[in-house]
Amino acid sequence: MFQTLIVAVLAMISPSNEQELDTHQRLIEAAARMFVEQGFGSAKVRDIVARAGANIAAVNYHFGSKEGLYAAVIQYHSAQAIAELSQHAGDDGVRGPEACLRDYVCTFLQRLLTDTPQFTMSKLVAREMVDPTAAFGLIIEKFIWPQYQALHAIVRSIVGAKPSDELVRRCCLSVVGQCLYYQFARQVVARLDPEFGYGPADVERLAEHIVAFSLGGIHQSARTRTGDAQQSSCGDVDGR
Amino acid sequence: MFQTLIVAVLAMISPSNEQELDTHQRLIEAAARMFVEQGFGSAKVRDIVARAGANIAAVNYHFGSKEGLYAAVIQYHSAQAIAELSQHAGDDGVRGPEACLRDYVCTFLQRLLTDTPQFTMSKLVAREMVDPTAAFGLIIEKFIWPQYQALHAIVRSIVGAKPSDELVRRCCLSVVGQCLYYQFARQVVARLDPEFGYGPADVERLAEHIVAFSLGGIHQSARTRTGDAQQSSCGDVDGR
Amino acid sequence: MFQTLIVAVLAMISPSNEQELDTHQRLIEAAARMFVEQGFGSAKVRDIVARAGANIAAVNYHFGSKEGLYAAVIQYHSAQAIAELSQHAGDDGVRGPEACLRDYVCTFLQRLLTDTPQFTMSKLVAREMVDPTAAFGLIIEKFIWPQYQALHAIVRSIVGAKPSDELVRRCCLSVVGQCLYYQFARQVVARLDPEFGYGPADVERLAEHIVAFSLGGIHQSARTRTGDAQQSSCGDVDGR
Amino acid sequence: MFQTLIVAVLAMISPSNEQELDTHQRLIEAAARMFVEQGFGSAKVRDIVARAGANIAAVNYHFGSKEGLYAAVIQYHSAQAIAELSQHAGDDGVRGPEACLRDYVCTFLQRLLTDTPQFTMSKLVAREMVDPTAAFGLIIEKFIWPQYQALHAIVRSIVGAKPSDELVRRCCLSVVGQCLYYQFARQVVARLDPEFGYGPADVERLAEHIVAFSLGGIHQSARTRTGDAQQSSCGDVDGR
DNA sequence: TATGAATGAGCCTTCATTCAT
DNA sequence: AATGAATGAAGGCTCATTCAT
Repeated sequence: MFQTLIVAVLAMISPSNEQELDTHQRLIEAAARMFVEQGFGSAKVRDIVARAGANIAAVNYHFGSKEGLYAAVIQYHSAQAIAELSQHAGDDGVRGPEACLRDYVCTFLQRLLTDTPQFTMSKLVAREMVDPTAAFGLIIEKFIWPQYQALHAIVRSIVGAKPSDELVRRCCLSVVGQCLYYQFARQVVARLDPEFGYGPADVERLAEHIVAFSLGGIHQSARTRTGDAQQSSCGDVDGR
Repeated sequence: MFQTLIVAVLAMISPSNEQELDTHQRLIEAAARMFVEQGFGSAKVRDIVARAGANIAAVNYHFGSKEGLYAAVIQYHSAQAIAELSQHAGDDGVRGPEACLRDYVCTFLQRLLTDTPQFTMSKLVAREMVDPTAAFGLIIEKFIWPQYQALHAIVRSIVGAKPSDELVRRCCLSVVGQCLYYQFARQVVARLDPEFGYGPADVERLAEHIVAFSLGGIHQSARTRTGDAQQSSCGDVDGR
Repeated sequence: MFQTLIVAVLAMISPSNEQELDTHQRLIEAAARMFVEQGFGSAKVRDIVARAGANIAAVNYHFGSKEGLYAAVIQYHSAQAIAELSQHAGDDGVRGPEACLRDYVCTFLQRLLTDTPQFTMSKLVAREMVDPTAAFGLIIEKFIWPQYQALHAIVRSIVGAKPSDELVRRCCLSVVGQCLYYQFARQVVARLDPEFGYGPADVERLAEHIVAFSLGGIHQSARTRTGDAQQSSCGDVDGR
Repeated sequence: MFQTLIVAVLAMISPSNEQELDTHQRLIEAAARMFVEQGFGSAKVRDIVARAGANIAAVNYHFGSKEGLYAAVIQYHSAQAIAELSQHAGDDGVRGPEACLRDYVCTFLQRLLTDTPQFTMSKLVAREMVDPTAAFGLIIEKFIWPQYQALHAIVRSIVGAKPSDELVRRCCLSVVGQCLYYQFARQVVARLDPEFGYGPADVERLAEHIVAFSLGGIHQSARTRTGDAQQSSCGDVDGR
């Protein structure tokens, strides 16, 4: 009890001093790193507890099972990431929606590509996408959906009054698709575009590109939507 | 490697002996399904050989190890996918570059989202991205790079003469990012956009959107590039 | 041991402090139920303390170890059962020895088959028989031997003066064997004789049977004993 | 395959040479010993495989799990015991039913108290009685019921025409109760009757006693049954 | 005195791989 | 060439016990 309090206080004073965190928290952080690096299946409890300086039985004691630990990691980092985002969620009002989009993309990319709770979450989400676990529903509700909603509002403003929902959805996914690709396909980007080094300057220029590209894309999509379906030009593929 | 070749040659020479020789091929196909469904780590060789109707020792006998089998799967399906793509590599010439982009995106998305060798490969690539193996370099060289090059040429044509390489690269990745998101994040899309059902009609309309969005984006990016860096508006993040 | 005594004395001195002191007793009772239901090995101290509303460390604190708790349970319930028996130890005197036997069997069976301290003990004894612990000697001395002695006296009276010890011992064990079978082999009885439901009426009729059967058996044995060994008819087994 | 055959033949030639049995059989026999000695829960698969000279994974390979091995042990020894019994099941006809009872008890006791498959089974059954597993139903059907039926027929003959079923059942259970007590309560017998040493001569005299006692008991019970319920003399216990 | 977090030995099981045939 | 029984390292989890407070 008392010790816990002291530890908590120390954690506030010197949050870099991980040594002083309690076992519960140390396990979550060590596990987060391991799950990000190796995935749920490949991460070994023995390695996690070693990294956390805890006993092999600590995982079951604190979280019931390896899966329970995973869920705790998801919940903790999800909450952290959302809390962090909400600080910068202050949007429109005076600024126009395009400035909001610029802000959204810049923040999103910076968080996504540097070592923050959101970075951790995105890595875990990437793993969930190819190997979904029971925690996937939780992730979408608590982590993905709020972010998507914010973007949706911005895009809706840009497109203008009474947009068909589908158009907005398509544009939102086009925006996030561009961003996430740089996170998800880091290794591929490194080969296809060796000059992109994921440094702060790189990320800044990337954000500029995605904003410009997306604004152009959104406006073009809205225009196309107005003029309605030109000609379907995909139907002839594969011989049908 | 070498043995595989021998087997393939023998298969051509004596097709009557198919039953035995097919074990090799049956293993590759069964393994491809299992690796796509469960990933390399979670797929069990017992399940693979059961699905292939082969003996438990067949994997090590034919491929040396589970990893050898995985490499064989990558190589086989990569070759299949490339062969299939080259059939539709119909490029410019008479058509304008924008029509080529339309064709590229349509074909890419259709292959990506339906059960073809490329679909198999994309699933495996998605797994490689979060859990790279020794086969990843091979995949990029043989599977990803050729497709990227084709797109690069198209985008280069659209942007116009002497484009800075970076602009083209950025635009290419923006295009593929949009496409791959629908493959990679199927489960998320299903929740964020429940009306999108991955049916042929859905895919066709999606392709239309991505083409329009991307053309708008490319042109806007090119324009922005010309007028050059307006103001950097991301640098103040984290400091306000 | 010593500490237990102190606690008991304190309980008498300051009954207001019962809540805390009762932990000791609550543990014994919870443990008795668990040991009866699941056996020493399968019963978990976590479950026992949970059932007793005590702390996980309480077992080791009060009894030194799980085994210490088990010994305490044996001792406590053994004393309880013996105390209870001595109330009905009403023996011969005016009544004849056959009436005493009837009384003994009736009481024995009723205690054995209903939820009394003796019932608890018998269940534990059954477990000790297949998995003896260090407490087994104690059980025989304190719990089994007194009861056996009482029966021995009765049977000795029935058989008559100067019986060979062996005859009496044989008959005693024949009597208790019949009784204990219904306790020990409850599950088997339930299948071989589904009409026997272990209700009060069933037990009463069972007692009648065992008394009649045993009296017939004792008299016959005594007669046979007098006429001495007829012919040995078992020796040829395995060789025919 | 071939080796298995050779081993099987060798097993017939020199059944004492356990070394030559195949792993499957060696595991069953080693497991039987361990389960008899320590019970299902306390027996460790590591010890079993060590005793069988097999690998730790052999249990799961051959029997799926520890429980599967247990079931195999039950089935094997149950079949062995029944097969052995059926050789001596040749009963009545010329001999009277009382001679049959004598034969039954002699055989039963000898098998029960010496190291035969039935001995093994009885030990396991004793454990099942205090700690039933899923195999208990199997045991009753395959092992206990056949033996009970044989005794039932004999007792029915002794009691005479049209006996109430209950009387026969009661007498049967009185007979087996006497016998099983010596097996089940070995340790108690050793203390209450130290002169009984479980040697062949002891067993022979015990059989004589149980036969005489039981015949006297059965006849007395039948007589009592005819004269019907004398007076219920148990109802006054415990104050009702 | 009493707590509950922490410990570590040990258990059953899984699984890719090997070996004798 | 192909089989399948056998291997052994390693993994997650259980549980009685201990220790600092």
